[in-house]
Amino acid sequence: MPSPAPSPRRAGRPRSAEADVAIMDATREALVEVGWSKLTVGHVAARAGVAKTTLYRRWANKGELVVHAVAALFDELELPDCGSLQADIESVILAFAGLLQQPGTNASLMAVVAESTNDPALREHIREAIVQRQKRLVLQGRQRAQRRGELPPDAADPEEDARLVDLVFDVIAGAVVHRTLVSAEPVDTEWARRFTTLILQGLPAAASL
Amino acid sequence: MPSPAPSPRRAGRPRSAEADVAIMDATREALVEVGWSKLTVGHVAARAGVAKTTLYRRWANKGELVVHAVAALFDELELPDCGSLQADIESVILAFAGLLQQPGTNASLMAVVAESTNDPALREHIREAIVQRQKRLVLQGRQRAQRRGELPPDAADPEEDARLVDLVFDVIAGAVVHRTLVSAEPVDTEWARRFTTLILQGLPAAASL
DNA sequence: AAGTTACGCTACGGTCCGTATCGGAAAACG
DNA sequence: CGTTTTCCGATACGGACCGTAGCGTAACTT
Repeated sequence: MPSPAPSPRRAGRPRSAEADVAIMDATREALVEVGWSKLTVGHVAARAGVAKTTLYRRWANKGELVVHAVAALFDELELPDCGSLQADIESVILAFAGLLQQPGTNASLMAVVAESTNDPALREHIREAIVQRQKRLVLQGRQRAQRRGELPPDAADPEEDARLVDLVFDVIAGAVVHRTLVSAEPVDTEWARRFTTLILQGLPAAASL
Repeated sequence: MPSPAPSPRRAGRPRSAEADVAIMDATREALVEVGWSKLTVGHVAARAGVAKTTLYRRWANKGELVVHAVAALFDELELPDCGSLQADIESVILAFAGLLQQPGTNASLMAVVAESTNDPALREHIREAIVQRQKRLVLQGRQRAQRRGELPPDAADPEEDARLVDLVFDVIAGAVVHRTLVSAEPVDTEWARRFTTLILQGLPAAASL
């Protein structure tokens, strides 16, 4: 996903692939160092060793640039089979939190989401590039749990089914993000364990832990 | 909470209370109309019928200004006694979601949070003005549920207790925010019911709903 | 070789931020 | 009442940044 490719094969000088990666790297580095609000396109271009105009040929504005740079980070998430649904969930919670706790990621994600609240196109882009892609983790974990008999099989109505998956995704991702970015408290193993218990057995069980 | 008051009682002309409310109102109106990223301090001042310098005497920058304007919105949240813990939670979920779905609120909240990720002072301010204040809702609902026998009494260890309250707060607030702002799906009564079931009885119960 | 496209560079208009400065107005103080 | 202190509106300003335009040059296609 380098940039809005002009066309598979056209005449003339092609876009520099080196410039693509240099810009992405520079964007991520700059996000870590100065954060979104103080990140300037000129600064990124200079750090990438590239003219500002080269950058604007690829992305229309600061927002687009950062979305592309951030989205790729989330594809690293994996869901190893830990043997039980409880362990699987705890593991993905910690992995996700680890990603968010990297200094640049959280700022970028929030900034991009904030930007999207008044930009429908950007919002749709986020949905495709981040949200929709990461639901694979929920589906995968659920499939395993069903094989183990920890969860009932899929409901007859596929829409009903999708609603449940969406709910679980929003609950897990939302709680981790909220704790990390809003409450600004760490996501440690104890929190993950308690949260997972809440999800699987409900509040009373989590209360008497 | 008008502005960083200079001091309880000092000599000289006091700050204009009218200017305070005019600025806050103008800020909220502007947020609804143009969103965070296109909101300018000059515009707000003009709309409030106030000099830009008057505004800068109260708030150091755009971020501070918006935080104060947004924080007040969350104080409207109440927790009516609906007779059961399930009903209480559903009601607060819907109320919170209703707040977030107002056009300006979501953009503002996200923007402010994004800003805070690289500004410790602002982050602390958010913690005090929004996060900490709204935990009263969790405490209140819990107290009622304990009286009804729906939840066990407070744990012996008060820190243990606080961790549970924090968890519940992050889960509820986080899921609602995530669904509204990231997934961009509506929070309707059915979602609230299912989510509440998940919280109270765990995932298997919510799956077979 | 001709044509097309990307590149770096430089320059620019425009917008906004946040500060400084000023005369005047409003309240507290003696 | 006058003095002092502080706030107010107005205006001007330096500085930063955005996003675009124009140019000569480099790279690639046909």
